[in-house]
Amino acid sequence: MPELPEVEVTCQALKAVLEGFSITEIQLNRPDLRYPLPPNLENEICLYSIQSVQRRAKYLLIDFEHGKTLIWHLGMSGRVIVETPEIPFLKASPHDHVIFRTSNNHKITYRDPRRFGFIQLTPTSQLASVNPFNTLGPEPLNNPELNVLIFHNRMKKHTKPIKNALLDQKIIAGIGNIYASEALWQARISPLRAANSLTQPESALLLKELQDVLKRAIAAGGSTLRDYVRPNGEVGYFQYIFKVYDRENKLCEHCEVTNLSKIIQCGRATYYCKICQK
DNA sequence: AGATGAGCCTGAAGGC
DNA sequence: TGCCTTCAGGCTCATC
Repeated sequence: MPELPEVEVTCQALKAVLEGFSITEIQLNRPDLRYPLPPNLENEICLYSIQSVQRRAKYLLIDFEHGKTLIWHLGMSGRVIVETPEIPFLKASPHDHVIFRTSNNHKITYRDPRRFGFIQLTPTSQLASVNPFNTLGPEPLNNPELNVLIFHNRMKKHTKPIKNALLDQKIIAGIGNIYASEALWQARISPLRAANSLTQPESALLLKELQDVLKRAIAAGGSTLRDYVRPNGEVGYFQYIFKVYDRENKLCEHCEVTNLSKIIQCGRATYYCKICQK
């Protein structure tokens, strides 16, 4: 799925067409995604002005004027497609589960073949206290409350491998399987080391490379593997500059002598260079 | 505290 | 061509 960069790209596109406008109509093509859709969703949110569209970790948050927030997670295969009235381009699919129409005549389609995504509604005032927002770690980007010392101290509390710690949304939010491998390779740190073995300079480097890879991925429109496309229907381009992800047995571009390895950590594929990642 | 496996689903890719 | 198996960007739960 969509990791942080893909959700961020989706968020920016939704922001442009939703903020200051409202949803006028919702077409629900099934009663549930991963969880049941909120009851009376149309009555709950239609015609109320949308104050903001934000991203927290891998969640989209849509705040309405009457104090409700729509929580939207894209799961593994979810994608959001925004169509302008002038240029409809989307060919309908049986996996188009929810379709929103907006007061500025846009059509927003939620397509999710695997249906691991979900949509929930909560009072905005309670958002910070509901699962998972009450336990989420800090945002890695544009977050004045995150610095090297805080990141280092959070990693220091865990004996599990660094790769698993990066995927743990309670330690740091938004990192998924692709960008965890990419950032560790950039920082030349082994995914197998215990999180609490990082020195402070290593933590500083890892945080810098995490932020770098996330920013570059956002700028590239995210990564398109199987399902994700940008809301305008274009694919993202970051997959063309993966340095380690899905590159088993390809040459490491750091040392230029070793082929990259693939191992399984906690049931997830990790790609890394055995030689230059220490 | 951490690891592992199962489960939620479908579709793509690879092997035969 | 077609059938079968494996694997996939996330997250949660139970169990060890």
